[in-house]
Amino acid sequence: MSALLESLNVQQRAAASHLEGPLLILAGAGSGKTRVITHRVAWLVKEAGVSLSEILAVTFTNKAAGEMRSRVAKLLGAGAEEVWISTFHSAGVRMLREHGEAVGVPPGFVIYDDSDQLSLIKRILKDSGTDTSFITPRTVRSRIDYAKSCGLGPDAMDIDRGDPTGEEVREIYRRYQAALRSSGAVDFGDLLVETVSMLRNHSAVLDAYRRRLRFFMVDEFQDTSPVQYELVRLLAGPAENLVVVGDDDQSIYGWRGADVRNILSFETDYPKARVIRLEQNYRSTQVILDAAHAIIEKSPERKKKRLWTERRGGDLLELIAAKDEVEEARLAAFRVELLSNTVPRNEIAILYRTNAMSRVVEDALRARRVPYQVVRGRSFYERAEIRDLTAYLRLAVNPHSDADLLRIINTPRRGIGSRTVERLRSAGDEAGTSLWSVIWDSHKPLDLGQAASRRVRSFAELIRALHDLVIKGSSAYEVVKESMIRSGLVAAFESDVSEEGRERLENLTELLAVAAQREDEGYSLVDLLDEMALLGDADEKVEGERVALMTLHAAKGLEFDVVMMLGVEERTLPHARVFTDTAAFEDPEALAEERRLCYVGFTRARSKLVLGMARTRWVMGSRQVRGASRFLGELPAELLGERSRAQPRYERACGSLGRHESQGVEVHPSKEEIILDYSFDQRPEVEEVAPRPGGRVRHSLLGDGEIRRVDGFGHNARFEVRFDSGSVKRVLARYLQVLW
DNA sequence: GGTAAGAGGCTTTTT
DNA sequence: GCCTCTTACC
Repeated sequence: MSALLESLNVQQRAAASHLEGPLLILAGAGSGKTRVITHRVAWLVKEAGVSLSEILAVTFTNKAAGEMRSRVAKLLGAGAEEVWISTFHSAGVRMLREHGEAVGVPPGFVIYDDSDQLSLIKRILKDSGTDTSFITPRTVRSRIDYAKSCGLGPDAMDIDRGDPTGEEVREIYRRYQAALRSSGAVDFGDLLVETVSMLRNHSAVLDAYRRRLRFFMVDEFQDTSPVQYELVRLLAGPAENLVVVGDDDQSIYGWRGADVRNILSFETDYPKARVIRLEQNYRSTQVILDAAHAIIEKSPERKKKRLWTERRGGDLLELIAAKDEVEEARLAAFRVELLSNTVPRNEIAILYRTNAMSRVVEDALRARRVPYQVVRGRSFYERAEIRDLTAYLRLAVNPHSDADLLRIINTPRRGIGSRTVERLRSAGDEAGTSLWSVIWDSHKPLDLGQAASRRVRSFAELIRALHDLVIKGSSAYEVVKESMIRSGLVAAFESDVSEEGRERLENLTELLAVAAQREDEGYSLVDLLDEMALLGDADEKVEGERVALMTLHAAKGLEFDVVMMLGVEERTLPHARVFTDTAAFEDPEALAEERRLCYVGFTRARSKLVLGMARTRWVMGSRQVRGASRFLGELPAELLGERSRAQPRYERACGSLGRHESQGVEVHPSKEEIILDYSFDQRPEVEEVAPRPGGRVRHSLLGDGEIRRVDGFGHNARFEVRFDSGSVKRVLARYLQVLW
């Protein structure tokens, strides 16, 4: 057997050495699916004589793509970068940049993100005089996004019968799409829809890709949308060399148009498909898997499977039951501090349902001086000053981008006020052109006063100058630098002596540094802008010895020794959204997705899982009473640590007992439910294991011993231990198990 | 045309 | 509670 496959188990081996035809790999959490994909790439190249550039592997996040790239490189060495590994969206960008003109997408297109979408939709709603009490910009956006995730344009979009706003939304979608085109812009959805339509309607383009690419792999298949599925189906074509890897239990993006049915119907779409199940889990202890299984087995419509592990037993689950979210965060921070004596801090993650929940946790960690990092990749690029600078950069590439032009035409202040802007806009609407055409190309005199005309003219010349830099091929660094200075942004912040002004200036300089770095890596300005647009929330890497804070969604695909999941309450997890307005009815599909989200959270943990909950929680300006999550009630009691089990004396109440106040409404009154008594002792489950001189520890090779001294903390903490054998050694804490 | 204060909406999750 | 957008006033 090839040495490449030796390290794999039987199923993994079968999957990794699959050559041609469709294959569905049902890969449970922690079953080594990335390993399988990377080994298959290596196997195809080394053993099957496939050339590197014939392989396309699509992942969900840039981080996952990066991870895969580096692991493939390890297996294959030089040349590995020829394998095309990217996200669906990045693949779309690349294909559209190459051939998008066939479908009316110019090569210099800019990518509008969700807030650009929103402002565009707001403008359209305003211009069309739509009554926004029923049709809000956000609902329009989500309906457009949803239609696009199904690959549907305005004419084809589904409208529910009896939906009074449907036709209006369709018309807004139409205008929205027209506005994107006249701006030379695409949104995230277009990156997929336009790519598919390009491949479908231009056989020469499709054939070119099919000649070049022959083997396709899709990771996280359970989270692909119909349009994404269609994209790979088109590329794979009749050869059907398509391998998809997924886990229906981890489908958590239904709200974004992902369709679990993709995974359930793959076998129908490809009758010749082989199916391989990976059920051995290499990540978690049995205790954690048992807990996860207790949650997921109640999920409707799943492909039956049960993970198993060789890691028998393991620490029991801990429960932090707090009176409110502040106390929950404090206890969690305290627990993290204790744990970081024995676990490297970057092996601890705190997960929560919504981003808004991070704040209290951050406060608590800061109070204890525990280093942490909130994983929210986009936050830097969401800063106003960065968005402003980005708008200049995008205009330098494509001056027709109205959203960008409107954003900065008066930023920094240059005396072009709303009246002037409105006049320009109506001129643009009349001519059916971009604003840039109005202020630069049009030879008609503008209906503006003398002063306003002068200012607009000078603004147009500024943009033209930046655009010329791009045309004559200036480097990314240069365009960023010139944009910063000539736009007046730097001057505006320099004159602002406040702390905030200084910080904003620093952020701009930071972006300049990024540009310089990327330029060294061979990026053009367009590449840099693409990266900025496509960077995802989960893409940020946690650097150094820091506890990671992120949403459950962002944690998908990651693993940690210790996972603390906070807010395991009704209306937080499952989220209140699951319920209809009155909270009396719940949407079974939404509930099932929350269940899978809970499962994803649990299965991130290798060795220790801590659950947190608060009796009351501050939500959107009011304090709400919360009850323990139903998911908690589904856990077998023996999986909970003794103190967690005994202290919050939780009772299972069936039927009539199950009454719970929450926001003054009854929550799932007919269901089995836990009633928690919160008046218990708050000491954490295993407080006594906090290492201190005199305590006992165990080392896997040296045996048991007594701590004599503790030096440092966190990853580098060392204990001086006198082992029972008589020897005294200084040992890194992370190699020791603290007994008491 | 610019600024400051007030109103109103919002928080599910993200490429 | 916080952020964004609107409005009233300079």
